[in-house]
Amino acid sequence: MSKSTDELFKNVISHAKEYGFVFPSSEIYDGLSAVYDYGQNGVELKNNLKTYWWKAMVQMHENIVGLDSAIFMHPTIWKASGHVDGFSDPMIDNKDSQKRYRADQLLEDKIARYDKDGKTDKAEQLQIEMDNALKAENLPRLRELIIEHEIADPVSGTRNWTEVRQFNLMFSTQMGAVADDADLIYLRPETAQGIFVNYLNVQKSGRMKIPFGIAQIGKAFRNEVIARQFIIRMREFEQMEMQYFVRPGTQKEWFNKWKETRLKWHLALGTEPEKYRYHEHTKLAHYADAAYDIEFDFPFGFKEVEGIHSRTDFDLSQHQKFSTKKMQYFDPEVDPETGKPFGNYIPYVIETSIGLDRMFLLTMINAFEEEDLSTEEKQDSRTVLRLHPCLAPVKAAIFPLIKKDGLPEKAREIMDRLKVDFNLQYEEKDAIGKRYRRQDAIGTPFCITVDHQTLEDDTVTIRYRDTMMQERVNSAELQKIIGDKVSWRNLLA
RNA sequence: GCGGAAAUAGCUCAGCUGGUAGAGCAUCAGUUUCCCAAACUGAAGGCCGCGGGUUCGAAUCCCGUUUUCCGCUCCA
Repeated sequence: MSKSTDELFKNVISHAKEYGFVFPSSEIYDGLSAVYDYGQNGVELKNNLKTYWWKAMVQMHENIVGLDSAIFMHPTIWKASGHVDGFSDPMIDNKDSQKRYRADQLLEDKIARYDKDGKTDKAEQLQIEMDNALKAENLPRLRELIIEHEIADPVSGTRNWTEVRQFNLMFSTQMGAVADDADLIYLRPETAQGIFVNYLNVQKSGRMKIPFGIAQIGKAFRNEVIARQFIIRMREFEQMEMQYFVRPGTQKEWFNKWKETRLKWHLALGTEPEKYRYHEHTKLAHYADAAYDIEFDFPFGFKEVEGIHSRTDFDLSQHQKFSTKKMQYFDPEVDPETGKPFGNYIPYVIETSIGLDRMFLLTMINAFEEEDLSTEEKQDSRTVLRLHPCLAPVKAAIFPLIKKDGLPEKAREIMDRLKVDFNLQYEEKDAIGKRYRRQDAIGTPFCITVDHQTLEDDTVTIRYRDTMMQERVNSAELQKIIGDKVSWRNLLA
């Protein structure tokens, strides 16, 4: 990371805090690792990003509908999805090589070696002890066995081991007031499963025909081993996901379509295309037959913002198996090749999944600019967030030029007329220039100033954030001028 | 998790070899009425991240801890 981009990232983080976008969680208690809160401006920007996504995905597509499923779900769902078994291994690190191993695998290797050397007694005994320790989830005992049997790291050759730790990315809690009777339940590590387990409910109640999609915005939780780089990797985060159910065999085509559609959504905000790239997964997850990430060029390098995955029928088939409920869809459409309906099948799924918090961060980074306005006479600069007007937390600020002569009253009157439609701010403190700069810092696209002339002819000046230029307009036109600029039509039409 | 660095006012930071906390900006109240920051007067704001130790005395030295950043690792 170069010095200037490092600086940029730091400045964005301080700016986010100073202007009420993002605060560290529980800050007065020293914070909580990798958890953040959104402040008064942050929540507006975040809500606007959600609206943009929801409108683009749900409202603009007749065959995509929304869903809001619960965070708590039946524990078996996570067995079916592979989250329970796939990520609950006892791990141990070697401090010298800094490599991480599965503790049970190291012991298995040792057992195999004992067998090979003809020390079957030792092999059997170790096998029993290891099985007992695993069954009892006795992690310290696993470490003792590794030490006792003098297992060395194949890389460093040393026996400088850390503690054995259980890695499970899922947070768990108890359901039911009495802990003894309670079932262990998990906070969802992804929102996708809520869609899969409801897909037939939605399909039947909404009379959906394949292909169709279900979209959801919601919180997910992952107990990351390490979480860093501000809001890039958080333990509690928000996803915007859409699962698109298609006829088997057509997944490639839909995958490509969504891959393109989703990138366009990003670029519509005005970001330079060079800031984005696709990244193809070569090592595919257990559920996928194709996977691309949309990556953004953050100050610390390209990082995933959104994933487009072809999940096959893995999830639905797994749920059919675990729940013993049929997950099939009857497709009445006639197959031109056979002349018969396509009939019953488990649909294939294309997933688009975007990290809202990452989207938020990249929006801030993109918008943030420290602009040098110096002239020969005077040094000057301003910090401006060049947010798309649709995304700006505050759409317009209304100022009386001075706070007497009836100007504040007039300004309030104009504000009252507009505040039903737009999120506005009123300010009368400090010199007018200072107020303009304050609004620049939170990305407000318009500042409306009421002056003495307003009292005579009802005109005001409207000052534009990006150009700093001013125009005098009739106050009756404000509704339309602001409305046109902040309309979702600019992004969706 | 390993290694490195850091934590002092809302923000950016100063505070020397230990002697009881400071600036700029921001904030608040007033003055000014000036259409693009930093005009004038005044005010508020800090358990110097937290806990322990050394010392007559710790923001400063030592230990622990938490949080953050960087590199490696991990990312089903």
